[in-house]
Amino acid sequence: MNEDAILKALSHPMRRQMLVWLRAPAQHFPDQRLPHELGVCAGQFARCGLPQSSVSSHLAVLTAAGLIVPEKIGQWVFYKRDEAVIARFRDRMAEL
Amino acid sequence: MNEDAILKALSHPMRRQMLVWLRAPAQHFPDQRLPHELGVCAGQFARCGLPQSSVSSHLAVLTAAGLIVPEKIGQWVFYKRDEAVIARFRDRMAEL
DNA sequence: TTCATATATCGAATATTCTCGATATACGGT
DNA sequence: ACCGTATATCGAGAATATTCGATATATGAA
Repeated sequence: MNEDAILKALSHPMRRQMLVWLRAPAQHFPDQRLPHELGVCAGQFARCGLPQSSVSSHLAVLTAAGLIVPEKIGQWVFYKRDEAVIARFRDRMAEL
Repeated sequence: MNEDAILKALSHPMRRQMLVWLRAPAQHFPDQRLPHELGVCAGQFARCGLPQSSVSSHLAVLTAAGLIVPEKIGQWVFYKRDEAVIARFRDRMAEL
């Protein structure tokens, strides 16, 4: 668990928004055809209005911090929160 | 409580270090003459090795985020954690 | 293989943050 | 008033982050 990478990832509002959206995929990504149990398809984040390359970059930062986990399925990449990492980070914040 | 300012403030390792030091002033600043109940004198942070202007700048960022509170006493400025703000921030992190 | 779609990476411009010396301001003591 | 100490602010350079168009890579379908 890289505390520094996590806090830097969280220091951008859009990345926090993405994490919050991923808490309730069915609620925030009703357009997604494939089951939300797989995670949220990268393309779904187009809803935030940023160009595709920016979305991909933000997802990469969240992934590098370990906050989300990508899973490649066919031509898509599905992202899920890593609740274990997030929980450990919260515990660490208690020491601040 | 400005979540954005807080996370940006916490995204720098030295500022997190300072916050942790402020949790136990007597333990981390044994050199301070005046009572630790007043808080920690700005000059005490020279122990981190950064030049005075950098220390002052970091303290200003933490203050602007509301994480610490300055109190001017004579020619000195004493800093204390604002535990209420920090607690509210932790609660907010639970929603991430 | 060729085409269309999904995602990642590159590269350059811009913006933000960090650092640190120099200087300014504020206060107390003499 | 002057001097010394404590802290803040300024300003410029360096480092890092963000943005976004263009391009590359990967996959599936025809």
